Amino acid sequence: MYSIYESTEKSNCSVCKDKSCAVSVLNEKQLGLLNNNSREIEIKKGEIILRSGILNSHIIYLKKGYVKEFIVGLNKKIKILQIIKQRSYMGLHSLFGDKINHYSYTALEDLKICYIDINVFKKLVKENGDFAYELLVYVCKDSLNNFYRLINQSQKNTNGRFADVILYLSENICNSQHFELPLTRQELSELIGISRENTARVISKFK
Amino acid sequence: MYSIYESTEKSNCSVCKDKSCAVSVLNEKQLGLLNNNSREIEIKKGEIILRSGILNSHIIYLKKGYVKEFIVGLNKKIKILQIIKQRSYMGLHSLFGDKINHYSYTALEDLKICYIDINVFKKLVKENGDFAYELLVYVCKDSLNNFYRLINQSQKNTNGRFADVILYLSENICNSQHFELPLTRQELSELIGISRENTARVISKFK
DNA sequence: ATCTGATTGTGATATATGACACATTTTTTA
DNA sequence: TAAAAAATGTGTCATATATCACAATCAGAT
Repeated sequence: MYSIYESTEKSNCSVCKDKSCAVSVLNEKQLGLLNNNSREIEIKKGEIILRSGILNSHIIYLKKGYVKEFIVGLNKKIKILQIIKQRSYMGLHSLFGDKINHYSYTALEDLKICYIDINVFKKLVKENGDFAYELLVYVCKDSLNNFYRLINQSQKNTNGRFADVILYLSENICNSQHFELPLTRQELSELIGISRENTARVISKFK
Repeated sequence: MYSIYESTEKSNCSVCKDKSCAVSVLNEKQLGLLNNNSREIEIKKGEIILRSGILNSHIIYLKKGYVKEFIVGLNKKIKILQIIKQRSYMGLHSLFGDKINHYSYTALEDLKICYIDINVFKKLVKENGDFAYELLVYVCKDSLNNFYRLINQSQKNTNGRFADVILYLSENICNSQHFELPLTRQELSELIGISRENTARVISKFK
């Protein structure tokens, strides 16, 4: 009767090498609570992890891989807000800021993620100020970074925006000058905020 | 020898009618600590309250009045991120997300504000999880709202953006269908993200 | 009250960029 | 391997909007 659970590789938060900064400040008892209320899952490239508009039920921690955070705007036009890399949370802003989730998340490659029950997460915030502090740091950094990029986009032309995104991917996401991200030209244009055709033109110009 | 302190009207956080949601969950001892490390000040219309780029030393709580949050971008082009109304914090994102302050704040009218020492603020976060939780809610709501507006702006044309901003001011800031904000056309255009001339054109068209 | 400077409105113009159409290349499927 | 589908590149064109120039209006100071 335990076969279902045994078939899933049960992770252990206490010994996890990929803990977030916030989870690192939890004590053993709190880690145990987290462990009993989270589950590690593997996701295939292209799968939607979390959809905007649904009620918040779980917070998702990205243990390994790249994810795109996006919204579907007017005329079903997609705007990619950011590329999320390993050791990041998905849906934190929505968890604390609203009842429903605001952004959608899709796997850019095969992933390892952890689903965490939101009530346990909130309980930990309220009983451990250091944990809450680290989360505050996390969401504020996330906000500042994304705002910075969005505002830059609103003030630059095609070339500048393209260059900014390349720099962003190189320095903030891949941490390498030579990188390869599983992004189509279409997705790149949705991240830059220009048309697909113009993305192609800028690329051929830069080469 | 107490004349300096006596000359300033010393506020009392415990009995303050304009407490933030976060401060409302502090206990008497914590309110006392806050009280001893904050100071209420009056600001005249047009004054700069806080400048981007400087080291964070105080968090500022807006007790009364309207403030514009902005950054000076490329070619000294100003982008107004949002209009801040009473019972809001200034610089929270920067406090937790970085060492330096990211946005500038100017009084749109005569204000009452409270300067709060950042170390005391951080201490309260760490020792009171409920306080931290309320701050998380605050910064996340702020992020979601501002992102929503910025992304909308990036996907709409002049008319739509103008209409959005009018709605935003009416519903979110003034909470009234007939409102008058001390915003110049120039500032309105910096909030909408279009040129001053086009703002004038849209206004005459709508009338 | 009058002058001066700031703010605002309006017309003409240049241009960056989206949109369309279609060619080419790459990837997936059978 | 061939065929189909998806992704990408390129040329042309329409248009929304920034910019400039200047007129008109408003506000503050003397």
